[in-house]
Amino acid sequence: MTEQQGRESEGYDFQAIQDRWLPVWDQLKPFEVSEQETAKPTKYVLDMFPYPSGDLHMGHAEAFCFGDVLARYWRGRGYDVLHPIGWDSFGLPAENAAIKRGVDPREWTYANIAQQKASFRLYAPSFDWSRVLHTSDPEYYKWNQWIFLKMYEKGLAYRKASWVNWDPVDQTVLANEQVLSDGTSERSGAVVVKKKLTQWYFRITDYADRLLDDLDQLEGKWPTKVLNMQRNWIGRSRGAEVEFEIEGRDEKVPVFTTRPDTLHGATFMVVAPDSDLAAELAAGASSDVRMQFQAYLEQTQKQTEIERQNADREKTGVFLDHFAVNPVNGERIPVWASDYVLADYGHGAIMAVPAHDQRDLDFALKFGLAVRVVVDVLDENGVSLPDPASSGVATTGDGTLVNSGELDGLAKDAAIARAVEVLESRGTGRAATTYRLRDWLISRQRYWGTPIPILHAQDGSMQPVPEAALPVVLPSTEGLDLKPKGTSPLGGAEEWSTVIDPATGAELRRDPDTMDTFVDSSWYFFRFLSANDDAQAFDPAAAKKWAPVDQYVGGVEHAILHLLYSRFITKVMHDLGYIDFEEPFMEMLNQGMVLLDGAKMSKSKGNLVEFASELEAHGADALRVTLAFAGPPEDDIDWADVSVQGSAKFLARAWRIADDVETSGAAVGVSFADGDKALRKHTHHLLADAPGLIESYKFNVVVARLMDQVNFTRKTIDSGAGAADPAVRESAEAIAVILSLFAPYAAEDMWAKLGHEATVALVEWPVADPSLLVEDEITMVVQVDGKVRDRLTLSASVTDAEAEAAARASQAVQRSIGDRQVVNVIVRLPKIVSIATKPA
RNA sequence: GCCGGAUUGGCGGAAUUGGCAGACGCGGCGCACUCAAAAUGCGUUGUCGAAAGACGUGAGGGUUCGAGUCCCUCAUCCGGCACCA
Repeated sequence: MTEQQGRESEGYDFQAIQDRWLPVWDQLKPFEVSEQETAKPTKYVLDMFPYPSGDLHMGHAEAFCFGDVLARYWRGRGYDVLHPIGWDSFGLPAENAAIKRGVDPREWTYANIAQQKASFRLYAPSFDWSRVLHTSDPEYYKWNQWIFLKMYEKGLAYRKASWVNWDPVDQTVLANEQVLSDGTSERSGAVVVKKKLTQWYFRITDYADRLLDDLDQLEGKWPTKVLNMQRNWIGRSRGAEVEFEIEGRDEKVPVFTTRPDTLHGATFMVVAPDSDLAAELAAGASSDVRMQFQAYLEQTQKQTEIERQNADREKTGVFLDHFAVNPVNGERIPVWASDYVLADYGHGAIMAVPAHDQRDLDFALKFGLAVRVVVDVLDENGVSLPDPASSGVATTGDGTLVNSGELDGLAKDAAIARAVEVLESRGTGRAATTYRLRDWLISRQRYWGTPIPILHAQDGSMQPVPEAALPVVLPSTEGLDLKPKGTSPLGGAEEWSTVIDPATGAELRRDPDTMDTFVDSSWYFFRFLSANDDAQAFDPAAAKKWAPVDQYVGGVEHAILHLLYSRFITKVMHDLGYIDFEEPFMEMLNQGMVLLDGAKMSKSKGNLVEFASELEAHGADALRVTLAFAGPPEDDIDWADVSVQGSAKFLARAWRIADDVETSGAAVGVSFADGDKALRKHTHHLLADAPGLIESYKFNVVVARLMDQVNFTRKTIDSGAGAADPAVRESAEAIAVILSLFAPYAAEDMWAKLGHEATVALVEWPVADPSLLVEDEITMVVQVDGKVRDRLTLSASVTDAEAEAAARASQAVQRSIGDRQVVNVIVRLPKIVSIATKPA
């Protein structure tokens, strides 16, 4: 007898079980799905694909555990399940690591991918390994370029010069979404500065309304938090555009306001100092004003985002020596420049209504500008709030319009509507909507990304690379300086950059920038449908069969960027006619984080739970059960609060039941009908409840129910029925099938011990027998004045009257009623009889 | 400031959505097995109380025969947005 068999004969041995089944599964490839039509309905279950920075970590273990539970569940429920895996393998960490080690980013990237693949194999999520993709493969990024060209054709990809977010550490631009609210880069942590650069953008703002409105369809299917975040991010605000004349300027200046009702209270105008308008107005002013403005502009631009976003600081600004004309009352109002107005929101200029906007009031009080009340706002006692000019507090609530000509006497909402009508009839304004969302800046000045398929001529004109010439493959890093230096390393690849136009013989240069890696991940879920197809990005027929993704699983850290971009690209694909749906992810689960002692794990803090060592010590099954059992999947898991040993103990107990059946139990195929009734009921209640629990992500409860089932089965065996009872086999089979979602190895071994062929992962779930779900006895609670006084065991067929009589007959109930008078009796079978009393 | 979410034993959490609060597990305690320990198994474990019983789901109020669950007010924590006009 080998040493291993020796250990095994003592009982459950996770190592031996893993070693036994891994090769079998490798050979069976049970999770590969074909394109062929089958009669089965389909589910597409997807985890957010990993970035290959080193080996997998506990965060991956958690997310992929949950995704796999759902994928395996739907298979068990009779669906064809597409559950693919790939790698988000372009990006800065690879490039930075490569620079540090002096190697090609490819080496680092693909070595990490190989390691993660090996870890995944052991961890055993039920992936279809025939559809693997890596975004850094030319076979993949070719289609990034194809999407770019399609968007370029549609005018959805364009270049413009603008103030952009610049990361001085990574030496590249960032999208708005990649700048944290404290003004630092989400990647490098550096304080982001503003630079004026010509860059490529995707026109996501064209889709702002659809991206916002379609969130309603996802209500109840996506976490509320994510919907909320997306809505905040898009930030639609409705109001009006009002055109102001500026004296000495032909063109009118539009401003955006959400409060057109307060137009009569506009006593000055403010423009953003870094706007074109400010520069133009300053240029037309006295030299004194020009100098003041110049100094102010420089001061503004020196500020970091952090400083600028500090709302508490004193208002600053300069008078631009110009006057605007209020279109509703013809009043001359001064025009100022101040950094509290942003150049890239609305029109970069505002009408200031100091009485009813705190920012405008602060500015007016600082610079001695007029404050005029146009809305009479009352406090809770019906008394008018004090004049903001003296109180220093702007009144922003609802109220009655005053000092406002034709709007006088109207309430806020009516006044807004009327003001818009008046503006429209006079042609000086209209209803308008603005968004917080900006266009998506997609160019990056780095090497390890998708080359932008555009050629630049000497005269500055551009032409797209023809589709047939795709992919534009990244040049080798040989002789290329990848160090961040503010311009793209690709520009240094002379031979690669230079292209001769076959039509004209003219020398063209390739665009040197690469795409934001969020482009890669904004459509990878489509590529999985046709991962090996080199003729198209994806097959629309496959999309019809599998897409959209039925179940998406991933971290909430992608709640804005990745999900917003994916939704956008999906809508673009829809508009291009490739798909017939507009939302990519039907249901979403955001798993929490894995913490240690209440803190995020990190190598530098030394509080790390290593995935690899946990896997080695306890095995994949115990790890997965621990993660699933810890609590609701969306909550954080503190590794200090869980017990992997506890999970292993449970698995051993479950496994021993199958072991008992193997040695002394009922044979395969035995009729369960004669089995122990109580155990059978227990089993069928589990079978009946498990689907609803899984579908509502209550994995922890399902594991608890499995533990309960194991305990109950063990008690049944020990209390006389013995392992030979057919109900024990029935229970063991049900445990194996449901357990296979969480612990595929142990469940497979149980399944084999129960005399079945591999693999349990493809077994359809047994259906609960309704006749075993009905109780013939009920335990009814009797309450007197809301307090439980007795529990009665009654036949399930009792009538209300019988139940009431039984309740009144109870000694305990009579004692607690005492000499009080019964005023009301409520019977709710089969749960409760509630008796209300009052003093006699 | 605006928006959203949370708060249940020593700990993680459960409660069929208004009907027995604390399932299941961790930890603790006791017992069995053992020379002993580990492992395993069995029992026990909300608080106060010897018991009967009383109290108990962040705080206060309300609706209801009945509230962890619904409504109002408040506190604390977490998340998003924020000089966004």
